[in-house]
Amino acid sequence: MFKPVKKTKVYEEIVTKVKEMVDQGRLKSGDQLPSERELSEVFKVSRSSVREAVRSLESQGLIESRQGDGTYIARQPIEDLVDPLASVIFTEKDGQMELFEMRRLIEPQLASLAAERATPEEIEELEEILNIQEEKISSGEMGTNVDKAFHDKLAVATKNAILIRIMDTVMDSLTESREKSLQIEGRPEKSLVRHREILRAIKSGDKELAETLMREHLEDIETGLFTVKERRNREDQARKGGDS
Amino acid sequence: MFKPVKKTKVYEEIVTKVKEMVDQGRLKSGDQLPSERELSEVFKVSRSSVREAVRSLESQGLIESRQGDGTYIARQPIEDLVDPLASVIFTEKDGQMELFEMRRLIEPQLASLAAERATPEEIEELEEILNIQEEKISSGEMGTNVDKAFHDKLAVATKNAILIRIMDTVMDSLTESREKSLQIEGRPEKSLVRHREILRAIKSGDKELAETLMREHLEDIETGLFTVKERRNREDQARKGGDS
DNA sequence: ATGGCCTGATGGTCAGACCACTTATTTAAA
DNA sequence: TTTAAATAAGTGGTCTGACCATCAGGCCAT
Repeated sequence: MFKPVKKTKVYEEIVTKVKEMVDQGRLKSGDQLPSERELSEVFKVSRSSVREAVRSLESQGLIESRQGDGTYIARQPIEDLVDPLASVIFTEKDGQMELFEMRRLIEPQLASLAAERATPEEIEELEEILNIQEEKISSGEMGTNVDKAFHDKLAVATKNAILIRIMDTVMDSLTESREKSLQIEGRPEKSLVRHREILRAIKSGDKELAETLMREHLEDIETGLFTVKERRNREDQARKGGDS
Repeated sequence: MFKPVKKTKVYEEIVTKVKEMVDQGRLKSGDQLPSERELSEVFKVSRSSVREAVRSLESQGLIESRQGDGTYIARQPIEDLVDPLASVIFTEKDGQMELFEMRRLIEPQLASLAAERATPEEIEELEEILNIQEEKISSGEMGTNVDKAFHDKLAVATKNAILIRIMDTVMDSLTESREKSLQIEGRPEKSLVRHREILRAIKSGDKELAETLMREHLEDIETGLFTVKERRNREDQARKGGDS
C-alpha cells in the first residue's frame, strides 16, 4: 500500500505553526499569543479550529489560557532558572567570566555528588566517552563536543534535574571558551588525563578526591582562558559599583 | 461574597470523566468511544466542548480519532516516560529537594566568595538586615522575607550577575520550604545566630570559615525539612531510572 | 468471489451568537 | 486629593446548527 496524500488537519497545522514561532524565538516564554479571533482571521480558519489547536498545545503544556485575560506561552519551570542566564551571557562582556566562575563553584561539588551516586552503567558510559575523546585527539581533533559530553554526563549522574539542566546550558554557553581553551598546545591531552583521573576517583567513590581534581582541572582551563590582568580588572570594577 | 468555586471548565470535566472510565475499566484499550454527537447528548454539552476534550485527550496520547470511523482508546497507555518529568518536578516534593540540594552546593561557595569580595557598605547592609530579623523575631514573627533578603544580599556581594539571578530564583521557589522550616520551635532564633556567625566570618574575610558555617546552617535547615526516609526513597528511585 | 456504488454514521470545519471573566478606564463618592 | 464603585472593552468559554470529507458496510451487477 502506498500512502501518499496529505490529510493534515487544520488544527494540526496551527499547532505546528505556533510551535515554529516558539522555536524561531518569535514567541518567547511568557509572551501573549494573539487572541483566538485574531488567529482565526490571520490563518483564515474558524475559531473552532483555533480552539482545538489551543487545547492541544495546552495539554502539551506549551501554552496556558486564562479566561478574560489571554493565552500565553507557558513558562517552563526550569527555564526560569536558565533563560535569564542566556540573556546575560550574550549581552554582557563579563558574562563568560561569570559563567565560568559559576562553573568553578558548582562543578567540583557536582563531581563529588557524582562519585556518590553514579551507577555502574553511567560510569561505563563515561569511560566510553573518554575513549572517544582519545580517538579524536589521536586523529588531531580537539574534541570539544566530547568534552561537553563528559561534563554533561557527570551532571546526569547526580540525578538532579535542575543541575542537569543548568550544566547543559552553561556548557552550551561556554562552547566558545572551551574551543579557545582547547586550542592551546597540549591542552586536549592534558584535559583527557584530567578526565581520566576524575573518573577514577568517581569510580572508587572518593568524593573529596573527585572534587579536588575537578577544581584543579577547571583552574587549569581558566588559567589558559583569562589573563591575570583581565581578572583583576573585573574585580576592581566589581568593587566599585555593586548594586542595581 | 461566597464563591462556590466552580472553575472547572466543561471540556475538562469531560476529559476527567473519560479518564475515569478508562481507569475503572469501563473502557479498555482499543475500545471505541461513543460518537461526539452521542457524548454531547449524554453529557448535556455542546459538541464543541466534546471536541475540545477529544483534542486534549488525543494530544495526551490517550485516544485516537479517525474521520469517518470513530474515536478509540489508544493502545499501550505508556504515559510514564515523557511528560511527567519536566512538568511535575517542581510541584512535587522531589523538586523542592533538588532545589535545596542545589542550594547546598552553591551557597557555601557563595559565602566564601562573599567573604572575599563584600564591600564595607554591603557588610553594613547585611548587618542591618540581621537587626531587622532580630526585631521580627522579638515580636513573634518568623521573618521569612528577611531570611530571603540575607541570602540574596550575600549573592549580590559576589558581584556575579548569574549567581545573583539564580539565587534569587531559587530562594523564590523555596519560599514554601523556608516557611515550613522556620515554623519549627526555636528555628528562627537559631537561624539568626547562624547568620550572625556567617556575617562575622565574612567581615573578617575568612573564606573557609564562612563556607563551613553556611554549610552547617543549610544542613540544619534541611534536617528539619526532609526526613531521612524521604531522602533515602529519592536516592533509591534515582538509582533505578537514570537515563532518558 | 470480485469490484463498484449507494448509504448512513463519524469526525472535521465553519460561521455567528451569547456568556463569564479580567483588566483598565472612567466616574462618583469620601 | 484620594479612594471606591461603575463602566467598557477585550478575552477565553460555551453553544447552536449547518455543511464537508471520509470510512464502513450493505447492495448489486459483473
